[in-house]
Amino acid sequence: MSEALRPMVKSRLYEQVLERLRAYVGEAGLSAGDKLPAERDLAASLGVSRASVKQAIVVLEVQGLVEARHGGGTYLVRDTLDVEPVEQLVERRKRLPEVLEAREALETKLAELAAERRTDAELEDIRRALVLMEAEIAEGGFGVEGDRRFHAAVTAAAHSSLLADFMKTIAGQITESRNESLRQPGRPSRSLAQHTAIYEAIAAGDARKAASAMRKHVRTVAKVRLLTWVPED
Amino acid sequence: MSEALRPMVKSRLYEQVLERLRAYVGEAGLSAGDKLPAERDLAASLGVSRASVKQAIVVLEVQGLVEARHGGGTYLVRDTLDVEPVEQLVERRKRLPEVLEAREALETKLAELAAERRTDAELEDIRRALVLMEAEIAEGGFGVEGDRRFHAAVTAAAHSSLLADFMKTIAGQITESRNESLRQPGRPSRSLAQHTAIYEAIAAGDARKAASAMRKHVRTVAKVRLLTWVPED
DNA sequence: CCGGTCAAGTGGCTCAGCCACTAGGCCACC
DNA sequence: GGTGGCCTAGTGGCTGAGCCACTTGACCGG
Repeated sequence: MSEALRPMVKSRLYEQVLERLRAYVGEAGLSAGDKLPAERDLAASLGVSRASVKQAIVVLEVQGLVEARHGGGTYLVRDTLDVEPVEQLVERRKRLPEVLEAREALETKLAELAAERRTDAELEDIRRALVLMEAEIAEGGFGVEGDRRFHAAVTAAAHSSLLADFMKTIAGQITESRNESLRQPGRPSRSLAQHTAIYEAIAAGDARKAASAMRKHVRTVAKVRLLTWVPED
Repeated sequence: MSEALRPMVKSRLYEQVLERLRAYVGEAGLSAGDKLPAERDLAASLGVSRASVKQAIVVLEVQGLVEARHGGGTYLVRDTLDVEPVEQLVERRKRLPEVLEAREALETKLAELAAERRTDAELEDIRRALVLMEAEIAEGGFGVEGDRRFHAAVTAAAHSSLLADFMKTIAGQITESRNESLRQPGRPSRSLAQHTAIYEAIAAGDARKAASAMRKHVRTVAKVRLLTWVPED
């Protein structure tokens, strides 16, 4: 079998940049939230044009591994730039019921505490998250970012660092369920309504109402995700 | 809740281009294998720079929806530019065992027929696929393209349009299993060895040996894949 | 302490252009 | 006849320079 004239395998430049970036994040020990070097610096270091670096970053962006803030730098979303293999994804889905049970327990209590302890500033944060979610949906989005901030704000308003820590350990998996759940047809707007109910209960300082509204919300998400086909509402 | 000063939601230009491209493919009724307009033309039509069009195309490229040939144009891989939702992906995995059974039945027979009927030119095609796969692996890749071409070449060499049609209907799902299977550690090189055995049997015109080598190969793939999949329900 | 201004840093996007590769047509030579 | 060389147009790959928009933080005056 002649080796010399074997078919060529070409590769795009941005793919090589991608490889280098992954390696860099690993070697430099970067983790979620850390800032990547500026595009111009990366281009200079790698000896390629900024356009090629840009293409690589766009890829990472659509894969949800990186977040580019206009004028503010590019930041890591996770601790690595590796895409999750389907095997792990499926594995994680099997653990999802547990995560959602835990989420229900935690967030219900968090909503209750938030209703009792929130300051006006924290209430405003929650409201702003709600408004953002509304804006996202109005523009045809899914309201993912607004959803995320809403729950983060409620967690902050509960003033329980221990519960907050627990939430942090399942945050990644909640993110996944959020992304997928909100893509269900009609989900975003109904989700927005549930969030509004939670907000109003917290604003009114009604702890019981806040807890039950949050429980209903989390259970809805769980139902949708598990494809158990129990119609909502 | 004041509507006017709600938080802004920004969007990247390439995302809008992406949207337009998806819409265009739908409206123009393009299907797999069709050629997209040239980047320059797209940029001019959409009124954006070529760099932005490029970023959108890169996204489609990494999502496997499009194939850009240097100097030769950009072509659709599927009939649509929509990415497959996770729900569908999981659903499809449930059907995978059946697909692999069908694949075993079909490909075993195809290998047998290929050993008996292949012309020298077709044998050469098979060999070239093997060499490509080897090259890909040597360069650190998974040999996905070589694998694909190998099976396509064997199918062609069998001279059975009916079996070929059957293969076509499960081609998409086989592609998925190939991509995932070949990412297992050590899989590419072992897969290459199995392919080589199949090739040699076909070259020698040994139908029984070709069939059994192919059966062994397909079963290996099935095992790898099924190990990671425990049905949830 | 508050608010405003300013400059540096950085991502978003464009423009113009060169290079490399593909595909198809043409033609001379065997 | 067809094989190989050659040319040309079309197209993707990549670069470099540059402008704009946004973020951030420092500084300053009230």
